[in-house]
Amino acid sequence: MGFLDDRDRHMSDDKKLTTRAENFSEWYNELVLRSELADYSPVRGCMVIRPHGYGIWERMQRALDDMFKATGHVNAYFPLFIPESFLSKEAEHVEGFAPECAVVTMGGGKVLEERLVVRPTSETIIYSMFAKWVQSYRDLPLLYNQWANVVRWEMRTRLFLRTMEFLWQEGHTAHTTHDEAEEETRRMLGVYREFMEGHMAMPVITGQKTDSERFAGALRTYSCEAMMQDNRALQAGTSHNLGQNFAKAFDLSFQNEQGEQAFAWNTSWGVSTRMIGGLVMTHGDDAGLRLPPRLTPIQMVIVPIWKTDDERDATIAMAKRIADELGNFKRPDHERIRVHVDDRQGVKPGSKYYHWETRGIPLRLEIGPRDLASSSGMLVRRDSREKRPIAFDALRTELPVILDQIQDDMLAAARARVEANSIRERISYDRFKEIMAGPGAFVYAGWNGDPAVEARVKEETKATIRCIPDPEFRSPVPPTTCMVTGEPAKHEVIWARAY
RNA sequence: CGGGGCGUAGCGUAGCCCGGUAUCGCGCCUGCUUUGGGAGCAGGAGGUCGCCGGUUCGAAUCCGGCCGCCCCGACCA
Repeated sequence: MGFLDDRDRHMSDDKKLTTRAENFSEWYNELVLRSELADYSPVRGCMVIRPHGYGIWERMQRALDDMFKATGHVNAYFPLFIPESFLSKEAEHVEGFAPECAVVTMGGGKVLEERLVVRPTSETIIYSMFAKWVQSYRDLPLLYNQWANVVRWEMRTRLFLRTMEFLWQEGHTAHTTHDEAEEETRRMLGVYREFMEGHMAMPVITGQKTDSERFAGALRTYSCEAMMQDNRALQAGTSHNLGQNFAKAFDLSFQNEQGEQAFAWNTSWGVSTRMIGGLVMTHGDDAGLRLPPRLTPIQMVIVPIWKTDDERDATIAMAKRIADELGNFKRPDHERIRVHVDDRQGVKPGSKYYHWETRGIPLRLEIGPRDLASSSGMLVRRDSREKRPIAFDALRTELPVILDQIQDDMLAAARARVEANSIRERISYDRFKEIMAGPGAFVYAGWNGDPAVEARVKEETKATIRCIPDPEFRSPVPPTTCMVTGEPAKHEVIWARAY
């Protein structure tokens, strides 16, 4: 393998990351391990999320949970185990999920009378409970969310992107009408987009999935699709209008204003720790991770520099004073900044720089004896590498501005990359094949609506229709013909190879 | 599950073809000197060579079987 031959040069120098250009997938794996986001576990296909990675997840949870609450949702928790019979109650659902379910057959040393499925998703058990709690239209809507782990028996796994167990949130709602459920489905898709762009600085395209990519048991599935730096698509979040399929399967019905019995309309929507993989592949560079200020567990690291013992004591003391002041949660009069002081002794400053750059910390403040004398430090941005002096007095007011600027710049840079690797002009199917075999892209093209065409393209190029994009993402001049068959186009769609 | 690759110290590896009790780098520990971009010197700890069996006076090395992991496919948030 060429890439490995190339790596041989670095065999004794494990300080260098494999570059993205050399081998993107190797770069990703190394980066996740080296930046201490996660590690492989003793169980095949499962991962350990380490504190740095879990810290990002906690910040994701906090932001999303606030958004869910702000849109009227409440949290609850449903069991990990689901009676096997529940899965079978919705035909399409069981067909979609049964092959990837882990099933408990024994408990307390005895064979179970009814086997228990470890949830791959919780529609069945949640709607069975909703059915108990809903009698009247006055009981609706139910707007629930749960933070949980789920298990899917995957053939091939990758850290964060596809593991057998993963952490996620799943929203489950019940409504009186189709339109209200549809509105909820779209609203939550919008919440996801807002989170991904606003917090992750990861631009996404929203749109509807084709039937072949629709959630098993849903009427319609919508998704947020992000483009990674290898030009492949990552489905970062989904929102489903489930129609009445589960309501009928679990007898989730109510009496409406007219006194008639009616089935409820459900939605479900979820995002997972997979987003952390998306974060890595959106912003990481050959030096390591780059984390957006809103999600990074540490926003600024202070590296004290000294020669003598006196200087060591003085710079560390100053560093800690600054960290305390900026990070003090008892001071509501200013925005709290998450600061870490790297006062490790016996580790040289340069080594500390690499350490924190690998881990993606957005800002570094260097404080040495010269800086102490001038009451200022050197501030370095991880995203742009820009370096400039800053007065200690100015930190409190300037840092929030700089952090916001970094957040904005990261989104803008990612947007520019996505646009640069999107193809909106009409291309031939032959050209399309070349692109998918080569650099890859998001290709906007006409599609005749035939699933057979979709299957054929997947077979021939491994590319799939990521979505039928929402209006704001469509091309100014819509395609009129199908890229593959030349027949009249039914939709403009986005083709790409996906994770 | 199909194809490819790999299992030797915490990590990365040499040795294997051609059998004689394991090499080097990183990391770790101790001491001294160091600290504005990955520190230096000295000393030290750490090994069922993936597992089981076979051949042999002797196996990391040869033979058979098994297990695990990674990569590429099929499947998928």
